[in-house]
Amino acid sequence: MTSVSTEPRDTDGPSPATAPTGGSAAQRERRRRILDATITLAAEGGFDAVQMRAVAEKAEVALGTLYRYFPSKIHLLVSALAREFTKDVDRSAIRATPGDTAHERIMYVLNRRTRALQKQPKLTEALVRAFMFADQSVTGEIHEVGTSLTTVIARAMHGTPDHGEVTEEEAAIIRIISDVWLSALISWVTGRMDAEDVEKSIDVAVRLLLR
Amino acid sequence: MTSVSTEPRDTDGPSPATAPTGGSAAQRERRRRILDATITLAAEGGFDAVQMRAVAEKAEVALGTLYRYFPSKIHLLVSALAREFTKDVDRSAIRATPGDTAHERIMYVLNRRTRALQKQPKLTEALVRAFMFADQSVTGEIHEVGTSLTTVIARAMHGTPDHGEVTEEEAAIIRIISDVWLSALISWVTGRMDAEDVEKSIDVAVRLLLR
DNA sequence: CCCGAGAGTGAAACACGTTCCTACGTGAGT
DNA sequence: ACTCACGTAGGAACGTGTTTCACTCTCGGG
Repeated sequence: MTSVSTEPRDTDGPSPATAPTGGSAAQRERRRRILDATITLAAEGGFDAVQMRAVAEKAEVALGTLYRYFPSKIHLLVSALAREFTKDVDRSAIRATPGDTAHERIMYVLNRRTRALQKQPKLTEALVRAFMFADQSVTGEIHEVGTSLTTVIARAMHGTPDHGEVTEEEAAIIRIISDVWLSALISWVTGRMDAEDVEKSIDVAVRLLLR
Repeated sequence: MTSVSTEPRDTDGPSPATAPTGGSAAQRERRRRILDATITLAAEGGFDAVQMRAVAEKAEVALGTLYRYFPSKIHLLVSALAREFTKDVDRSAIRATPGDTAHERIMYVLNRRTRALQKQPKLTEALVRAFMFADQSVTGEIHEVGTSLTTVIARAMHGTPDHGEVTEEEAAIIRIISDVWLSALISWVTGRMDAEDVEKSIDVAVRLLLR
């Protein structure tokens, strides 16, 4: 794979991919079909199975069109990840997180999410790989994912759906927890940790950080 | 890029790559030339510049030979990373780490290493990318890198070149620090953090963990 | 000295991400 | 209804990681 070019193509206007909500109805529909196809293929066969020709075919768009919407495979996968992740966050906003302490609540949300990911190992492998391989040109999508995760953890920390102010220190703690979670996920995806290890390593991190 | 096959090829015996020290003198020499070429190309042009044909040519071996030594580009780069990393660890064993507190000593070694990496951004990009993209078949090389890093941090924590026993909790803390460092490096490599952010985020993590 | 096996060579072929080009269709403005 | 711009279809072509294959070289045992 070659790295994604750092600058966007300037041969035409902003690509539809940069604005998930813009464009005509037909364009939003195409975008949805493409992301659906991506998720399906990734869930079946992981990163390698998400082949651009296969995605295009399954989504019933031309290869050129796929590239107009998403400038690279990495963009495509990270966008898919962002969409799924954001969905989850929206769902989690509905009700307060169970648990009596910040520790319990954080573990609850992270474990729930971890288990959801582990139920679809191939999909997770594809998404984590893409996330890891992303370069500067994917900053936007990555930031979206990061923000989602931060929001979820902040909510869990405070135990309320609408997290108010987050202190400097809390933000730092959340970042570290995110880092540990990501590292653990990588280790799991690459077969260097099992599911139990992932939960345990996050538990230890949260315990050490929240004391 | 396609993922590395999960199982090793069983058409012949163990490849020379698995045993950096084994083989004939000529084989060790070839291996060295290959890794040198890899480092040179990576330092000049990053991940994309490490092209298997180019490595083979610069190392003066045939492409098939290169693949006999390293079954994929990822193995090649991670092996190169492991070699460089191990070198550093050996150097750091020579003398005690300066600093009055564990915090200071840990920051000293990590910052020193961080700055060394930042002096060769292309090389670091190539190595970190490979590390992130590695799958199960590279477990051995990755473990080598992880062990090196753990050793260095453990030494710094205790302030002595020969770190004695490491408690359960210390090991957990070291793992978390490694995770944060890796995350920060990824963010730096992908342009989402600058050099200062990297040091700061590690500093915060060490402070929160060692209190 | 000769042999056979394993290692190395060199080149072709294949797979998949990415780019590019040409023709087609469709919808907004006239 | 006409037309022009633009997005899309369809597919060829290119680059690079990876595989394969037929050949050659080297070297240790007879």
